[in-house]
Amino acid sequence: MTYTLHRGDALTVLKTLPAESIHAVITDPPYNSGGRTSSDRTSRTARAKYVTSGSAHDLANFPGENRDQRSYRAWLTELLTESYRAAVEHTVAMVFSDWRQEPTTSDALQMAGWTWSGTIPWIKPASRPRKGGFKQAAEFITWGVKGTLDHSRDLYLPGHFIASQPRKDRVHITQKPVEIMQQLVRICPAGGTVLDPFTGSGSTGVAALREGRHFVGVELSDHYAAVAERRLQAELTQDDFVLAGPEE
Amino acid sequence: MTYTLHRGDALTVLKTLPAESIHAVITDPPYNSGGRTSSDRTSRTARAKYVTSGSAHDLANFPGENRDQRSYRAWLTELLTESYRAAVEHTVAMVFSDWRQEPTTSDALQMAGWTWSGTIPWIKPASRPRKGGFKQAAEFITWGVKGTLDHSRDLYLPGHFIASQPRKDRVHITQKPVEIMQQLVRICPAGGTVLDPFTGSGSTGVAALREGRHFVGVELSDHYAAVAERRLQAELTQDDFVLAGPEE
DNA sequence: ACGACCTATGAATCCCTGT
DNA sequence: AACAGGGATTCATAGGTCG
Repeated sequence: MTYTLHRGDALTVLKTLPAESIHAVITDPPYNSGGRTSSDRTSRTARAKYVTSGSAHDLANFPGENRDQRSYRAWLTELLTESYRAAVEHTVAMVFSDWRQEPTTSDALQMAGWTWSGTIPWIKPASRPRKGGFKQAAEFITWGVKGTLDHSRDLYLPGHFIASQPRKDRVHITQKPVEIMQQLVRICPAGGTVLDPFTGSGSTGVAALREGRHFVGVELSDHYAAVAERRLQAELTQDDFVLAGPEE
Repeated sequence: MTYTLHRGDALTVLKTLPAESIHAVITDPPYNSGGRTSSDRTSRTARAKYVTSGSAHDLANFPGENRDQRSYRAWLTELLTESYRAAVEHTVAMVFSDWRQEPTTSDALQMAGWTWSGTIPWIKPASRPRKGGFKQAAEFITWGVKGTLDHSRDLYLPGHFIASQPRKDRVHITQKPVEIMQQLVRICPAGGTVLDPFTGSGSTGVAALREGRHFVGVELSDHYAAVAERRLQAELTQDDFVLAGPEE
């Protein structure tokens, strides 16, 4: 398996990808949520919003969290349009969002040409309680297809996930559990290429390599690009080790 | 506990409800103005089903179907507006939808004046697998508040539900598990009144009575109004029985 | 190996204060 | 008055420690 990690702006890099080169898009854009008013959204960094005050993480901040609702949708639409262009027929795109951004996400997905085919909840059991109401315990994976699903594949994937965010060895604020990502990348045909325009710490890529898919990623931040590079490289090395050994 | 069951059109009846008479709204509207069965829903063209109101597809090639989606939103907005009028401050409204209608539902909720506060997934584990993709295993409960949540209540409710649809004794196509409804009605202060403008077979009412809340329901169909009446009446009788007996 | 116990934390939310 | 920023609050769960 191989991977390519581009350092730069997602939209700029996507425009350079050749058509028909991608077989699945799996990504987690900056949500741009975190407040009812635009000032709520713009006044804080992602890190301040998403990390408990007073906790002692050593996680770097990440950019891209200062758009208002309309420009967020326009921006996401353009990203998904470029991804669509680079994708082959039957490609599935999966986009993470929180409850606030789910309607915007499904709008953008459809505006970019994808056929919206479902929304998958990811339940996080260890979430904060909320006094006087229902707690917020889920994120959502909005997915769609370029054209139609490939019904010839003998593939049956789950309709929901239940998993906690990684806690130890966590390197990114919004890092996804690799066990979930491994389920998701199976939507890509074996040997195909998975695209993640917001690579972050690279969990999508790690999952893709583990499941025998190639990976193309884009990451803006130097810090996280280096982290992802390290994780992806380690994955390849470990693969070799596993292949060489008799057990596991 | 008491209940009132109106037989008639939801919007017409809602307009007659006095202001400040409702302390929670919990309902499951018909997902399309037309049919309730999945065959009714799937008989529409694929393209039309996947279009979100407010998206760019409003301009696309199916004006008739789009108008249908748009008028659904307008109709739901009016219902939620009348419910809002009848509700006291701090009232919570909860509306069931499937993944296709969730964006429209949250639009309508907000257009009616409610502050959208979250979307709760209800996972149905026993759902049919889908060849070549992810199965559709969830419905969504979109909820909002009139004003702000009452933070003085010592109440912490779950952020997701996992339950299969009732199988035996099922009297309605989209009947909800009473154990879920019992959790939901707890958002209503004890002794308050729960409103369900689409009573169906009356599960919301049954749950309300069991949890010590009053119930006001509306149902258009004679058949289901009779079913609901029977179930609600049985609930009160059983309550009496329970109260009279020494054990549970 | 395993259970009982303990501690830290969460893509949060609300409210108060200072500008 | 509106907005930016900081601090307190809440409990189920994960993960470690200690017998």
